[in-house]
Amino acid sequence: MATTVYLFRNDLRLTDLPGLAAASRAGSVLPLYILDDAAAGDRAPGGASRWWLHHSLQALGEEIAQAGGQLNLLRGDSVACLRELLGSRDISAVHSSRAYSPWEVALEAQLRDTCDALGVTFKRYPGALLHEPEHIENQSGTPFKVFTPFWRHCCRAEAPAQPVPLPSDTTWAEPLAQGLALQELELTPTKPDWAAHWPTLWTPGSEGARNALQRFLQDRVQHYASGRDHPAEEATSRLSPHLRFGDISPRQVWHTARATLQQQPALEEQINKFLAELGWREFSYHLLFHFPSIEHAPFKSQFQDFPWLGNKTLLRAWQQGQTGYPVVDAGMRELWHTGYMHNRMRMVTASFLTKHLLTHWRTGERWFWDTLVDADPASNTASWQWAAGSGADAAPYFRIFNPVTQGQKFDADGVYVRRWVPELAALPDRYLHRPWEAPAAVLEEAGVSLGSDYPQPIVDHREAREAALAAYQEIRKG
DNA sequence: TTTTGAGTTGTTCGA
DNA sequence: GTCGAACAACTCAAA
Repeated sequence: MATTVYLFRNDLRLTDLPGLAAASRAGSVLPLYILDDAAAGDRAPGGASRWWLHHSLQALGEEIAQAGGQLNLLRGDSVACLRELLGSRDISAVHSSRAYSPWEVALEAQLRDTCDALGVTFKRYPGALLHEPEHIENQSGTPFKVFTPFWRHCCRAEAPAQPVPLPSDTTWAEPLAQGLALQELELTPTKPDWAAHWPTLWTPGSEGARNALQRFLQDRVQHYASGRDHPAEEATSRLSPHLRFGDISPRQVWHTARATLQQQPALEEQINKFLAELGWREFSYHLLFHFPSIEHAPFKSQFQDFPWLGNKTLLRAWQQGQTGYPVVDAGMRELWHTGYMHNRMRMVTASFLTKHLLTHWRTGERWFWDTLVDADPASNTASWQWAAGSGADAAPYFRIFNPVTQGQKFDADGVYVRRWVPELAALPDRYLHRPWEAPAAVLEEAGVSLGSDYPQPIVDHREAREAALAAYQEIRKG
């Protein structure tokens, strides 16, 4: 019987994998995941993502075990691992889902060459997108650079393929003798185990993903369009880490959401808004695929010469949630404690780092890369550039978020700030987002001593804003 | 080819 | 407190 290797990448699930279904139809399947940090370079998953990856692999392994097979794990150079495997077993083909970031594209070419040289078929199937990047282009035949026409075009294009199930009669190949135990990938933290409480927050894996989607579509979606902007509300899907590792595919999400819309037409505005967020993920991947340099270089080239400052003390205050601006600190602490930050807060904290602290967006991008469970090579890059003003379809640079106004608008009753900055919990709403303006008596009543219990603002908003606008003037002259 | 309309998410100022 | 205009000018996408 012919054996096909199914090489898992960012698709840690069993349904909606056309390459796996095809492998199953062709004979027995050898499911394989290779952790290859060297090939990924500085895009190897960060600490928080590794935690997710561990648990997602665990869930995938259990699913495969339930179906009678065993997930094989290897660690090291993908090409060497694959070459050894193809040399030691009778393998007719290698199947995989496509991946789109620069290092994954490069590695895929090497894997294909390796297979070709050994006379083994390498077959790649559509990956974690609704539409392949080559299929979406404007009338000039070039990639879109503005979101709205991009997404309009996607919505008019042929609908994404229906998810395919794994055939129930799948047979699994004999496991590899050299396969590793999950623990041997060393993906989870030990000393200290900062993620000890994360299983209460997250359920990685495809079952967790399906449950999150159901929970969202049954309840949260009803006030998604406005609720999604309020970090204290539970109005978002929290699907991002599941999508990052492919616990669920965007096609599954898209079709499930469309089915809900068919049953409940009144939800049109909410569901379309939700699908547009999938669209932003899609847009980020299209940008990264067509303009791979945006990983490191500004999309708008004039930002090459932007006079970033890069003050280490200010950066540390931002990372630790000690800037003296309550919403900023709440966001950064949520990130540190949960591996996640609400989208509105991501915008506020990214704006603060790049504009108030004049720190390079790459510095913030690296921090998010290490601390987010959903750190995604496309979304993280494109969104940081968007916030910094250097990205595609970015906010105009002069739009500088006022952290006080943002707090008053999106956390008016202070539930979010009080949750993450408990030392300010007793302050009245009126001063919660600007404690430095509270009268001494109010601070004393709330038990807050500014400068010891909670920092004074590390920069003055008005001064920082003017400095940012002045810095922007410098690159406009050139 | 030229023209035209439009572009995720905001802030500040002055009436 | 609320409202509208200005911010600064640019590039994209489509007609």
